[in-house]
Amino acid sequence: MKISTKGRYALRVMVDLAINDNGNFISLKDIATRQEISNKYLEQIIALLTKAGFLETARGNNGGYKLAKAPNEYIIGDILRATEGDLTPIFCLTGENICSKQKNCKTYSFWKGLDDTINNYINSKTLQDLV
Amino acid sequence: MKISTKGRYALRVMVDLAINDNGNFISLKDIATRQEISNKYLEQIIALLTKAGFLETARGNNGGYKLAKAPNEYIIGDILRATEGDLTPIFCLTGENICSKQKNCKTYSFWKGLDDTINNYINSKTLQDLV
DNA sequence: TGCAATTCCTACCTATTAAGTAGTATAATA
DNA sequence: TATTATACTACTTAATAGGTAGGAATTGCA
Repeated sequence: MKISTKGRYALRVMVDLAINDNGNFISLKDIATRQEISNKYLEQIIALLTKAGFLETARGNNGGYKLAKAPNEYIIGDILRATEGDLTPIFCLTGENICSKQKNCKTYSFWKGLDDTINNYINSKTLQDLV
Repeated sequence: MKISTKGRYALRVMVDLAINDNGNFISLKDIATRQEISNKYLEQIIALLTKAGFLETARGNNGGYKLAKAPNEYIIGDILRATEGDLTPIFCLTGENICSKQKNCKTYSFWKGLDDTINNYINSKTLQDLV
């Protein structure tokens, strides 16, 4: 039950962009250097953040990335879900793959409670809380 | 960020033993049949529970397993830790592999908070709550 | 206009882990 | 001593994590 590098790095990238924001675009290379993450791997992670609409991007010379919104408008849960994918600790909570035994499953409500607990926490924090 | 089958099955086994407890030993085969888990795989999971001291066992004919304590004495967190291993969502929280950047890591306290939230939940429930 | 700096896109690779099988030794009991 | 069970150790297979690699498209600037 671990958060993968994608979610962890993504959070660090968002914090980095928040802290180093000076209005200009920041190149991936700069972020990668500061955060000690491989350029090529970071590309993939930042692509997820871009696709989620979290970043403004500029291609070409002097291009790069910057936050599309103010830090307090980013919910950490959203950042993690966009990069980690689904965060539920148990497959049967995802809606898909509904288990045939769910009706009389003695453990279901425990897992549901865990999922709720996790979501309450990660949805209660914003990027602003980290910077 | 998923709980593996080991933790999930282990919890189901413990619930099964609690519900079907009649004072006698219950064979692994019976549990496996009821829970629709392969005998051989269940052996490994039950071995973890046994090693953790959660079960009384009897070998040989009419042997099997039963709970060593009353259901309300089993903390779910303990059952999961014994079978899943470490439950912390981030490696740097485990104590080992301490990250060189930890001192000025902006994300550390967020992850620590998540870990605490999860532990508070799973340590607040006992097996009794599920049966 | 052409070069350098940059993002964007897709495919590929490798080590680890999850999940499960298999076989055999050991023990108890009827 | 045959049967029914747990205990132990090694092996197998498929999926996933965590990257690499190469090149196309875009933009600014000398």
